Amino acid sequence: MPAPTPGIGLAVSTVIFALRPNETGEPSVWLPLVRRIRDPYLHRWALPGGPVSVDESLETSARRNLLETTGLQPTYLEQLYAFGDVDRSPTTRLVSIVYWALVRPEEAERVSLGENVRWFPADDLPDLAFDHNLIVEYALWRLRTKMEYSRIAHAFLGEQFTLAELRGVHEAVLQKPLDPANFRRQMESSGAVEPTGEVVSGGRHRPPKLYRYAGAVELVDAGPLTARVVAAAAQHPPISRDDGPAEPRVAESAPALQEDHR
Amino acid sequence: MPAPTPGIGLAVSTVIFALRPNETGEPSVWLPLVRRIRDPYLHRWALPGGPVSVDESLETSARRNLLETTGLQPTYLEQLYAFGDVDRSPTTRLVSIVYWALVRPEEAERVSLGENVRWFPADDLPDLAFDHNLIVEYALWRLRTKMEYSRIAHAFLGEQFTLAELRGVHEAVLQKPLDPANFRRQMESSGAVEPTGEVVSGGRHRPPKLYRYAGAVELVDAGPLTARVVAAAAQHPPISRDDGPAEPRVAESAPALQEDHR
DNA sequence: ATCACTTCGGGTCAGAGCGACACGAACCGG
DNA sequence: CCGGTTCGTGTCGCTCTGACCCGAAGTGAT
Repeated sequence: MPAPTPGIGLAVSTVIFALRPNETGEPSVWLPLVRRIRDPYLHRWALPGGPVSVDESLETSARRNLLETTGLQPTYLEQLYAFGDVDRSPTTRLVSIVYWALVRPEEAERVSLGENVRWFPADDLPDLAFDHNLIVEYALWRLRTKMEYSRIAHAFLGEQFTLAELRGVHEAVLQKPLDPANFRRQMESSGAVEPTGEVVSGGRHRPPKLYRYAGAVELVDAGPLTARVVAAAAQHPPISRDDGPAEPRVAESAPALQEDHR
Repeated sequence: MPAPTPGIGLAVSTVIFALRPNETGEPSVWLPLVRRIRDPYLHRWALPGGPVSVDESLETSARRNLLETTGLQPTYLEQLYAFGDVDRSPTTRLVSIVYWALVRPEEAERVSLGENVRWFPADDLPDLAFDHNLIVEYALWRLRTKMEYSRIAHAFLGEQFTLAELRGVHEAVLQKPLDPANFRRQMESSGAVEPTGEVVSGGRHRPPKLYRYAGAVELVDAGPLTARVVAAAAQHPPISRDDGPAEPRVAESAPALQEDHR
């Protein structure tokens, strides 16, 4: 339709969420930021991102950039919003397509930390570059809203999980305690999860059953775009790196993992 | 962050919805399309849109372009999604920020119809340019989804309206009949509407009360972006053109308007 | 072995919300 | 004054949900 627009930079940024224990040991929402090494906003913390190249789609660009800057491969990735106010960058005109992503705790700990990449608690951020504070705020709102009507919580967990772990994710994101009995009832009646038959022993209490997500139920109802999302997810399976130790999951090794979660 | 990206066109398009009577006289969802006068997709029907200039925000660009191509000033305008697949345009690489809009029936009828602008029923479209069929499908899904949990219906109506008119909007969008009594109960208990005190006489039945939207309740909960949306709406008040005849609204003249709606 | 302690998992109960439906109220036209 | 229409109020039953209870099933200490 238009000739290539001159003078407007097109970038993709991503808000990445993961659950990590805060100072009191309880899990809460964190996100990685990168320090800017260029003007504008030199040395300020900012969302990971970069320009879109001509031969990659927006989502592909987000994935590639995420891998390059933080080493992360998210289990969930969705477009958030396009930010394009004229004055959002003090120098050049900049339009950013922003995505938001969820990663698992194991994956999160692999982030190559350094002077220029660091985790921050989502609700206590410094002054970020551009309008990134607003963007994070909006992404957090979307995360919390979506947590209540869809099934994104599992993107924070592994293949199998106990209902207590799943409830822990909800509690961490929504920042309020949930009744275990009622939570169980809802999950079971929704048909979203199914028991695997295995249990986790080792805790000093009755061993809980392990569950998995029932594939029949859609992860998220994104409407007509769902087909594209699902197809894209198939191309990028939820983490299956061949480096690093496999995560021991069942029986005696489970308690250690629970420590990570709570 | 990035230098201006070369080789990628940046455009804004808008899916505009209005309620118009279909062949059986009942109101249904329509949208205006424009015929392309350039390659690619020469002569195909497409969403109104155009390039973003460096000195206007995305939303401003959408509003300006809408006015230029169709003459419409929507009462509701919200960003839908950014489409940026590599192959969505056969010639140049094209990223489109798509908005969706709602306009009132009176406003809709002002669209300067011609060989190159025409209304189409939303669920019976021809083959459109680019991926615009998918885009419209997604916009329709958003419209229907959002109708159920927010208050966008009023964007299809004037300042005052009867509950039957409001229910008519919901029925047209959701394509299913709603129980008048239950619909009334919901609207009243939600506190979203309040009676103006006036009634509409002239119908051969009990005269219905007129309502307006209670300003206290947010139009839509868009989260942290709401403030920006509200501010933008204040700059673009919901239609107050000084040309054209004022719409007679109350008492004896109301029945004629009802004809438009049902 | 038994007990204290923990979480798991199944159950009850009351209140809110909603769909379905009934019926008087109010107006018009004949 | 009567039939026809929609408006507006009320009722009933079902479902969902939040709050709470308690036995079940483990571990660790005595």
